[in-house]
Formats: sequence, structure tokens, C-alpha cells
Amino acid sequence: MKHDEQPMTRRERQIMDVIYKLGEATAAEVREHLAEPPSYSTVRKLLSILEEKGAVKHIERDRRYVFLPARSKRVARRTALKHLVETFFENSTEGVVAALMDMSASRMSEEEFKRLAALIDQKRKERGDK
Amino acid sequence: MKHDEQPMTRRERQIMDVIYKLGEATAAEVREHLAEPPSYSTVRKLLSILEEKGAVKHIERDRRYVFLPARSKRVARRTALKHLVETFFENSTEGVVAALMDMSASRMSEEEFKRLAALIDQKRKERGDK
DNA sequence: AAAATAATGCGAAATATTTCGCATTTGGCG
DNA sequence: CGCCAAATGCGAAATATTTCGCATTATTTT
Repeated sequence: MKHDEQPMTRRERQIMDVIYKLGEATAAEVREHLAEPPSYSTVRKLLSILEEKGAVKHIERDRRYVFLPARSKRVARRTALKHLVETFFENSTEGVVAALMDMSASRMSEEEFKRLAALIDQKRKERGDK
Repeated sequence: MKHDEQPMTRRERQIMDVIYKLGEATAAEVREHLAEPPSYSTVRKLLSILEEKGAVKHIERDRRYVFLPARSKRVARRTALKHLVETFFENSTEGVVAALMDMSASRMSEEEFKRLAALIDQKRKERGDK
């Protein structure tokens, strides 16, 4: 049986973004990272809704709830990336890489270029091995 | 002066995704591409709201409104990609490329690998030239 | 052990979004 | 020309989201 794949509401999305970005966060931390933050009370309410929906879980640490994404980083990344590639890049991997380069090539070191080239070479070989 | 950068509502986002994906679309086409589509009337209403907000524009063709994104594909891609890299990849270009490869390397041809490698090499040189 | 401090839980008001029906407009056709 | 078909525009009901205040529970301080 599949999970609830309905898109989230605006605030829910904003809050999930903060949690993904930070990895984990208390209600207060989430609030600090929102652009036009509502009250602390409101953030907690949203977090409890997100927990009911199964998007986050929490642990208790030093008397506080610390919220984490319910899905692994790996899966969350994949899902987000897949959606982006489909929506904006017509499924072109190459297109995404080109856009990434346009955005950041000027700030990349020679080292980083090397690692990137090595990465691609490695994946090419891995594929060949199968 | 900057534009209104407030995140969109759930339906607005869904509709924008369809329009970005198709490049342009009539209200009926947008509706066909939504998972749980509301009435045609509702889709048109949302489109008019999006137009008021400046997210889309429309032209008239064969007596129908055809909606297009108000921002260029290039800018839309950049914005979406930037958000993704920040939120899910801790600003690591390399991380994104690695994830992309994991998703699609098995379906990539030798040709595609070559083009990718060439692309990176080209960007490295371009940077050096500046 | 009372008071002060610091959290959480919850109900429900306030607001925003989403939905649709129907009036209106426009153009083609008999 | 008058009717039908095919769109759009708009107001407002229905629903969902967002917000918050306050009651409650637990811990620390004096």
C-alpha cells in the first residue's frame, strides 16, 4: 500500500523545506527559518499536522521535541529531483547538469571539476559492468 | 523593484507545474494534466488568479486563451534548481550530479556520457578564460 | 511547596483557498 | 437574422488552511 502522495499546503511545504535543510529542528528553530513567521504556537500546530500525516516524526531531547523528516534524505532527494527534471527539464539529465554549471561553474575549483569528471566516469563504468 | 516572491498555494503550484511542463496550455489542457481535476470552471478561475499575480500570461489563438509562464524558461529553471540544491543538497553541485547519475545512469547511452563529460570540460575552460 | 519557567495539546476563530454555477460574449450556421 | 455552440467573467458558497490563545503538564528555582 502506498503513502499519501497528495501535495502539501503552502505552509506545510515551507516547514518541510526548513526541516529538510536543517536535517532536524525544534519548533522554535523552524520558526526562525521562516521568512514571515507566524507565532510559535502556529508552527507547533503545523508540525503536529505534519506528524499526523506522516511527513515528519519527532524525538524528545532535553525536554524538547526535535522533528525530523519521516522519509530518508535519499528518498526525499530522489523524489524532489525527479519532479524537477520532469517539470522543468523535459527529463534531460544533461540539461540539468548544464544549468547547474551555468549557476556555479564560476565558483568551482579545479579540484571540484576533477571530482565531477571522475564521478561521471565512475558511473559510466558501473553501468557498463552490469 | 522586486516581484512578489510569495510561495504559491497548492493548486496554483500544481497548475504552474503543468504549464511549465507543457510550455503552454489551454484551461482544458491544464485540467487534463491534473491528477484529481476540479471543474473546468475552477481551472479557469485559478488561471485568472495566476494571471493577476503575474505568474502567467495568455494569448488568444483560435478563439481560445492559451496560457504561458510569465517568466522565461531559463529563469524558472534557475530558480527551481537553486531552491532544490539549497534545500536538499546543502548547496553541493556534486551531490546533485551524483543523485542524477544514480537515477539515470543505467538508462544513459555511451553517447550521453561523452556529451556530459564534454560539457563539464567546456565549463571548466570557460571559467578559466574569465 | 509555591512560584516561576518552559514546554505541549487542543479547540475554534479568522482567513485564504478552492470550487462552481450561471450570466455574458462571440462567432458560425441554417 | 435568430439560434446554437463554445468560450470567458464573475460573484459568492463551500471547504481547507492557518492562526492563535489558553489550559495543562512538567521542571527548576527560591
